[in-house]
Amino acid sequence: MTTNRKLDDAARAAWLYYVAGNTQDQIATKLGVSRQSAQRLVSLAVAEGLVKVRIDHPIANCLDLARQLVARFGLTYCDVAPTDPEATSSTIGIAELGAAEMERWLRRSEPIVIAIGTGRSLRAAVEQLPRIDCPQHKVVSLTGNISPDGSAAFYNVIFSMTDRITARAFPMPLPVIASSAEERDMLRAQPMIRRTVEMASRADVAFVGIGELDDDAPLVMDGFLTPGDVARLREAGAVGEIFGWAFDAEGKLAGSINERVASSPIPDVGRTSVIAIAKGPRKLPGIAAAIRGHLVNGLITDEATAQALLNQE
Amino acid sequence: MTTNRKLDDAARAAWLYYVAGNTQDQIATKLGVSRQSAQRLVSLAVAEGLVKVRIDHPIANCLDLARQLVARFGLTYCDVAPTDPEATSSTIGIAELGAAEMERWLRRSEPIVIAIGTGRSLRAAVEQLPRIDCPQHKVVSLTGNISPDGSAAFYNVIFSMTDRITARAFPMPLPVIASSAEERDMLRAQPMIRRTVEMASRADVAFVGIGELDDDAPLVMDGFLTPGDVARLREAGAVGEIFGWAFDAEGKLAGSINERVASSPIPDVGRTSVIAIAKGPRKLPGIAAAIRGHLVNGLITDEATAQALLNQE
DNA sequence: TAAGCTCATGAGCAATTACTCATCATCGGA
DNA sequence: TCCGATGATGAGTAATTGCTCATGAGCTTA
Repeated sequence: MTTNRKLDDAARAAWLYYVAGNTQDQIATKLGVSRQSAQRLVSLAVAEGLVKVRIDHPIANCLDLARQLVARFGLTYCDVAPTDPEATSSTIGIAELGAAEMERWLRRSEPIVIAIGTGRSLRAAVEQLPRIDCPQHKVVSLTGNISPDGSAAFYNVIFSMTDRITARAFPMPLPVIASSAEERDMLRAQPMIRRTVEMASRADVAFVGIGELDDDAPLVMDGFLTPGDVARLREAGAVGEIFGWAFDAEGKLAGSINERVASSPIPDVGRTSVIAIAKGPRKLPGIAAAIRGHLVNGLITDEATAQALLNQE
Repeated sequence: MTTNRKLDDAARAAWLYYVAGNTQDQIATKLGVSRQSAQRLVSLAVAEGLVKVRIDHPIANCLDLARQLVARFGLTYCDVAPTDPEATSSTIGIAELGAAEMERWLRRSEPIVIAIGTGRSLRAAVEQLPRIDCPQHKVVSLTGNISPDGSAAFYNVIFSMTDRITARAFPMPLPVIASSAEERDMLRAQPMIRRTVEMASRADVAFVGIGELDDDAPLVMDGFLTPGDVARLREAGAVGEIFGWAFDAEGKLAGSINERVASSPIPDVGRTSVIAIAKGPRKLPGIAAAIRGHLVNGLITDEATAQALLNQE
């Protein structure tokens, strides 16, 4: 509980600093601590993600790019974050927008089913979520959460999500990619898995990441594929993957690995809002293919990526 | 249009600053302006209200309510604890805050006089106090500590306080309410009592509880009043009491019982910080009256009560 | 065209914030 | 009990930010 007490003070200090506009000296006086401690409390609050800053202004260029993407690729939803050309984080900007969009869905009073894929951007977005009490909703994982070594896969985000929101959660106790097509079929046949897959197919909204197929692709990092597997996928024309499903430049599933993918199928954009969260030049081919092939009908990306998508062909 | 363009830049600068974490120097470089201009853009964005900061912690709402109460009722101090809807204790939260505020006063190096009233919340707050060595201060009781049966009144807290802190203590060897106005006057005339009352009137800070006037009011429980007395007080318009002094909805002393109250007068808020510690729906009318009538100028309560106070009228 | 006005700009400086380091207390395990 | 690890603290200092002021460009008006 000592941590709780500390976070309390941190939140208080952050409130006094950011909301009430006190200097850290004033905060120190009010809280009866030294100036340095006040500073530490404020930065603790920031580090813990207690402080959420939102810029309430649709930057014209971003809005414009989003509009163009919607028109050009028949999207139903698109949001574009400003690009910081030298930002070190690969998720900055899109994480905040992703969290905002998730929050809009979660705030709905009528019960909905939210499906969640995998990926670093998605994880970053979920970590930006505030606490929301929404027991009416269900959150269902689109993909397994078991690493080849038996541990929980790092980029599986459903547990991070249920840390913050009080919805019913349906994880998938599976690997992302099984060792063979037969094993995949056997796993899928389990009644509990079947029900989860079924529920995912009827989700109202799905948030997914898009993975590149480099040698340091997330699926390789997590140990599901070897660099050789990825090379064969590329030879088969694959340019990206969405929770394991590899697809080619037209957005058609490609490569024999797909026979071993144990994830739910990608929900149908006719029934579900499938929203991709991804940015960056390395993911560009995958993003382009996914929106061109209508694997997804929503996109959250950044200015540079949006511009690149529009410059293509 | 020029304003629009400017706001756009301001939003972008603010985004780079608050979300992406750039320094204003970096922003200046990226936007191709001078550092000073970058600073101006950021502060313009703030001034225009483009920047919304949210503290994602229960404490945030509390601080906000506290600020509203201060503004609405002209308080000099207010603190609001989070409400735990299923807490069984009637003092949880406010006890900790009360103790924290007491501690802030006690930690001062210059000698002060601290006056203490009565009540369960106050007792709970004192029990949260750490041991503090502060022989420079004086603690003076605002009210008697003798029950009608001659024992020490349970809710008198000055001894609990001096168990923990090494300050000079000035209790009041009196009942809270005398059996007649004459007896009250006689008791008050004793030189020692006179000095104590005099000291209390010059206290720097006073911590008081607010009692409700139900049939199980603390004054009834302690045997000072009969349920009939309380009913008559209510008929006279009284809605609450502070160490014996009953007052009506405007915060004016009300009811003939006040002629028999042997406690010190409630210190003047012009000279003393009079801080009430109270929460709960049953005490709500009393709290509202006390702050509206400026019997107190400080309040420690919980979220639910704070909200209810603000919702009134 | 010149005077007067507004407003943007950058220099310089003061205030504020962030970081580093040395010290000290606390705590769990040998 | 001692020891090392961990974490909290305050001093000192570097980095960053906010403010003021003088300058000058651009624009309006006499």
